[in-house]
Amino acid sequence: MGRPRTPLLDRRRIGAAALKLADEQGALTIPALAKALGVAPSALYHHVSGRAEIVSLMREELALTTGLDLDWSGPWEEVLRAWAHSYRDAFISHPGAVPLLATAPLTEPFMHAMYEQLARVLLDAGFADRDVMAVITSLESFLLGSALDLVAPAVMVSDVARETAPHLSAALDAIPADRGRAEHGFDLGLRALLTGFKALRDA
Amino acid sequence: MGRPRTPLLDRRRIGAAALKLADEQGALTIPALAKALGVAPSALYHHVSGRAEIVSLMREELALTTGLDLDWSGPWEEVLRAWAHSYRDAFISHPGAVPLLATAPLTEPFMHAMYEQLARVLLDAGFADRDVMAVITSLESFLLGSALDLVAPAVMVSDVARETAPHLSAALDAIPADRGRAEHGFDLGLRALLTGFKALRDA
DNA sequence: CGAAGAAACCGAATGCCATTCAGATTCGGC
DNA sequence: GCCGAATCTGAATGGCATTCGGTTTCTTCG
Repeated sequence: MGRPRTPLLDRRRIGAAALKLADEQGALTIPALAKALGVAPSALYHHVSGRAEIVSLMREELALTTGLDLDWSGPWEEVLRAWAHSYRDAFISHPGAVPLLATAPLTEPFMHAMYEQLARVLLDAGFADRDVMAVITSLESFLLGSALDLVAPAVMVSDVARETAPHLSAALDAIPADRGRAEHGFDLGLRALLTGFKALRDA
Repeated sequence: MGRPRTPLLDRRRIGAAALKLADEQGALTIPALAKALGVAPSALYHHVSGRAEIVSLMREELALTTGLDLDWSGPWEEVLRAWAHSYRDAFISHPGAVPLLATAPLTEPFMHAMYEQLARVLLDAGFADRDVMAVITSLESFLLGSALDLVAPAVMVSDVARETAPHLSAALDAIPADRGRAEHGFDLGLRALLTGFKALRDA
């Protein structure tokens, strides 16, 4: 015991381990995280102020390890579409962590660079100043909600009383049972949003 | 002690008290809920299986006490708009409970009647069978995400370095500081979605 | 070179929370 | 009128986040 010759922890390793743990276990506890890092729970508090800050580190880690390769040039629809997909891919890569990440949203400073790029693209594309944040916010809301939907148990045909809900049953019968459902909903919603944004700008 | 002459608890009262508590305190604990109900914590377990079921009861209570007066006739855009607003109003009425309600989504059976109405309206409006669930799901994702955005701390102009984020600063300057921001984003996003759905149907 | 203080860890302790269980009392059916 | 089921209390149990004192090692500065 005592101070180790070489440090066992730093904020980056804590964030990465927390993300991995939440992803695999679907939950994040300090004892489990400490164990995964080969360390006593109390050691973590020399690097972070508490659990909330660990979640923030997870979000940072997620931002650092995904979507670094976005191309911010090109037509605004393509930029927004690419951003949305990379955003969503990041959540898909860590489904167990989604409930944790989604509930205390993305106001960390390191998100500002991303918002700046989006704002620039939209302003260049001719959107009114007062609409830019609304476009970004509503798109982000859709992304956040889609991420939650991703990890939610789907409405199952078998759960629905066919005679009391004939239209719902028909709609459910018409889509693939398990996989592409969320995918289709996401693509369709994203396309609809972008189409609507365009109409808004031209009005 | 012993069995009371008249029952102190039932599932309805538990759900209502839990919703009120989470709303006021921003958190839900069994001891606090029991205290609000004038009862020992262990008494709750004779009516519900655990904390998760209490959250489910909260959702049910929310569904029962709001949005009963929806008019499912009329043009599909109006129906969807009215549904979206009532859905969102319900969340606005209970901001403290949003994180709790949003993370374990809405697959309870009592939601089926609502989905059935939506499915009927969309099918009648000429949407393809295979698109109906996608429309409902993506709209609901947007609603869920907007609810979370509602209770999230907003990006503040003051937090943004103006020289490194000029476009973002301009966009933030162009909207009201605190209040109508989420409102504007919601209205704009909803309009965009509906416009996009219409374009999709006609294609 | 040496000492003081800061940094990094461990182990024990605290207080809160969700959940369970045995015990007491009352209700409802037969 | 009796017996089982229902309803509540109070006392556990085990887990979690967090704090604190103690120990060792690193670093800085005289």
